[in-house]
Amino acid sequence: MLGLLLAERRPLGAYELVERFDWKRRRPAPAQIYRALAFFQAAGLVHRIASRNAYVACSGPKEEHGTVFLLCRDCGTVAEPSGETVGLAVRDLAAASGFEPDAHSLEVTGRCPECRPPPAGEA
Amino acid sequence: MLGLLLAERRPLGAYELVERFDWKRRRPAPAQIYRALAFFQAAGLVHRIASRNAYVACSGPKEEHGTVFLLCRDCGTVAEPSGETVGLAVRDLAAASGFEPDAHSLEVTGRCPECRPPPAGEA
DNA sequence: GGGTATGATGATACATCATTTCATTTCATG
DNA sequence: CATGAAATGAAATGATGTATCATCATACCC
Repeated sequence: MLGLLLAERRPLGAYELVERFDWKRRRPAPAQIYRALAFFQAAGLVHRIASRNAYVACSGPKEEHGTVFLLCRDCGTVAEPSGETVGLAVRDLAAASGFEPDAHSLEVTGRCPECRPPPAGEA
Repeated sequence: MLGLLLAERRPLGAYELVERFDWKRRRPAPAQIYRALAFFQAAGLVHRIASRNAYVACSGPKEEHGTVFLLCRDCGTVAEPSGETVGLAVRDLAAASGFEPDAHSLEVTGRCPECRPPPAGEA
């Protein structure tokens, strides 16, 4: 149900979801939304973007305990790349310091390909 | 001034800082704390732990645009390891997807060496 | 079928985190 | 000393997240 709303390519705040959920003049209370989000997060279908207090649909529901997001500062879209490099880096770090990781979250801010300098002449 | 309070090894919420700052019966308003935090963050002396809405003193104020934290789920302490691996992984990811990064933040949750299973026989 | 325990759902209020706004102070300068 | 820019203090408000409790449905037992 919410999964549909989350097909937005950009993270939505919980209260934005409340507003968009205007079921026939009947809007849900925040708690409903948070319950739904918790459910989807548990199922690995939705992730929270901590730096923005917002939520996105997961692109490919894997059995991973780590997430990586590329957040565009201009258009606000979020991408979820798939490489393993970060997972490996985390394992290395952890091993080096004796830390036992169980989940990780990497948030990279910058500009997405769409928003990089216009296709005019630059080197 | 706040830097002293932040020598806590564990992230503190802004309102925790408000309370600890009980200067001779005179507690600062939240905005004061946030102003100070903003200042220290700009100076790279304090980082925000987004997943906890809390703040820590930076261990080694470098000129970096990336942070890595190891957050212990048991004792709540936070460590800030120094490797470059993560920075490299970010650059790779970014290059692969055409994204132009300007900052990143990695938060790893798990158990710190202190909190791992007691030193009894394991393997 | 009727009663009752259990868990989902809905709604209100509240707790927590952060910022806006505006008054007040400070202090350099004319 | 008057004046205005910038830092500081205080209050209110906004934004985000949770606890609590009522309601309702369903499953189970009698």
